[in-house]
Amino acid sequence: MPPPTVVSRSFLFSSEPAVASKLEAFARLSADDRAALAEATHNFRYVEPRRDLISEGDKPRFVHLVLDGWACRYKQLPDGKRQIVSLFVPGDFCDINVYILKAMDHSIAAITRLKVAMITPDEMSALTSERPRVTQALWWHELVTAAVQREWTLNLGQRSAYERLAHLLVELYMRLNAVGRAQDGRCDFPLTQNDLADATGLTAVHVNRTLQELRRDGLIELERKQLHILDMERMKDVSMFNANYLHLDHEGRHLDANA
Amino acid sequence: MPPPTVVSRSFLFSSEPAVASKLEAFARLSADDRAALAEATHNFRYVEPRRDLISEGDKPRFVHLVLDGWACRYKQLPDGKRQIVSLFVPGDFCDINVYILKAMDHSIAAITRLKVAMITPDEMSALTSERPRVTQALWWHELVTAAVQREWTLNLGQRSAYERLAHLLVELYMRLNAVGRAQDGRCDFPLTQNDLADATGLTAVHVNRTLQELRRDGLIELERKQLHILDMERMKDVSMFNANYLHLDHEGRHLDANA
DNA sequence: CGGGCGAAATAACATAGGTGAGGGTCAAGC
DNA sequence: GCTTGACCCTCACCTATGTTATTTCGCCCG
Repeated sequence: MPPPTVVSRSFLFSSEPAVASKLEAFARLSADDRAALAEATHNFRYVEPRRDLISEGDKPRFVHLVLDGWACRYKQLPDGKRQIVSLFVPGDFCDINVYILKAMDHSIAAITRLKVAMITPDEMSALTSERPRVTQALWWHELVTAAVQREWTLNLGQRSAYERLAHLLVELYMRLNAVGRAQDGRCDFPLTQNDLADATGLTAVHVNRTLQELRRDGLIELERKQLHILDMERMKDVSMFNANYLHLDHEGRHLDANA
Repeated sequence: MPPPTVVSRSFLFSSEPAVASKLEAFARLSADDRAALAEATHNFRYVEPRRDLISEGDKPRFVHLVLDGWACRYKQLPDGKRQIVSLFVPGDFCDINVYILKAMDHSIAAITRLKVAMITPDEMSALTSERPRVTQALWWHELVTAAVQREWTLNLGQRSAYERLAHLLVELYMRLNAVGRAQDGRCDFPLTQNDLADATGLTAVHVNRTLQELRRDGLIELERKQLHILDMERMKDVSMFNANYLHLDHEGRHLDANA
């Protein structure tokens, strides 16, 4: 008998499949489960930065799954204002059932160069009909996505610019950590200050001011698309961050001690 | 053969079961489908205004379905600030799969006196395993709920107070109209200015100012918990309202011409 | 029918964050 | 080695919205 495959989680920016990694935050998956996921994930493409994967008005045909890189959902107003309503990092699905809708009510765009799986409705239902644990995990994923969206609503409605940015940075760090792409307070961070502005409902000027403040207060370093959270405890404090909405507390899941 | 049952939709504030009505915005349901829904909806209770149905930290045990009255989801920050992150009107489900989570990350409270069905996980899976159209419709419901949450994110992030309030009023009118509880620009509107403040991320004072402005501009009347939208077209215009996110355009659905 | 109370309305003043414009840096491409 | 274009950073000024406080309204209840 060959020794069991050990999947390492210990390297920063690991290239381990993020999907399985993310779903395992909720449920232990069997080798077969993982294989089925890998199978469904077979068909992928690359999207260049700032390009739409799918645009408002399009008929959705696939479930998308981010394999590598970052993407965002955004909505645009007739007066030109744009809001990034969510961010996708590796391991994130974009709406497990979208294809039952007639038309997209928002667009999804790549932020970095993006590797994204395209799963057909048929493949999805094959997956869910045969693999109950995966199905459960997918539901969990949807619930967490909804919870994140609610937290963003809270973030925009009630937190100051300073708190809001801090909160976003912590959230992204935690989500990356959960898929093995962040550690020791450090992670890739490809968002420009403009993106941050669109995500937080602030102006780029004010995002700049506020990042300076976070730096001055010794909370973060952020340059060259690298984020370093220097003091996680204080960051959580000032942003009133409560990780409960990420629902990561499952089945002996071990998180970065620093997270 | 008996004549087909005709369900009237034509009365304002009709007491027709809102559930079926809402789900039929997406799919035609058979008599059996409706019966199964009625069955699952059997077990209900009343909740007094301002009371929590379920609180942050609780283990969710039921799927809730609003049969009558209004409710809201809210999140509270340690500094006391409170954000209403969504509103429920008759026919709305509160998270079809919540019970797979360990703990609620937010609370749900009654706004008016509330009649709410409590559906057990078992009843849910009975429903979904036997009634594919209902299952589809429930998925659609979840997708719409997510879309509404995104629109709120956009609303808070990019619209001015004036636009934001106008948008919220139009949205609620449309949603009520879709379940037969609004017509000719009129509907019940039990939210206080404080509730509106918590939902829009504004202060009560500014909500008051802004409502005055909407009145002065001849767009709405609002008193005694009754809303009258006087000029729907202009309201949609000023709030940049695009109904696409409600995904109501299905299978010959007929909407209030005024909506 | 009068007291009490939640909600709505106003007012005077304060500030977080927006606006518009300009300059600096760095890497990519010719 | 120059141009171009993202991106980041700063400044001076402005305004939408927040704050605190007081008054008024409408309604329930004894």
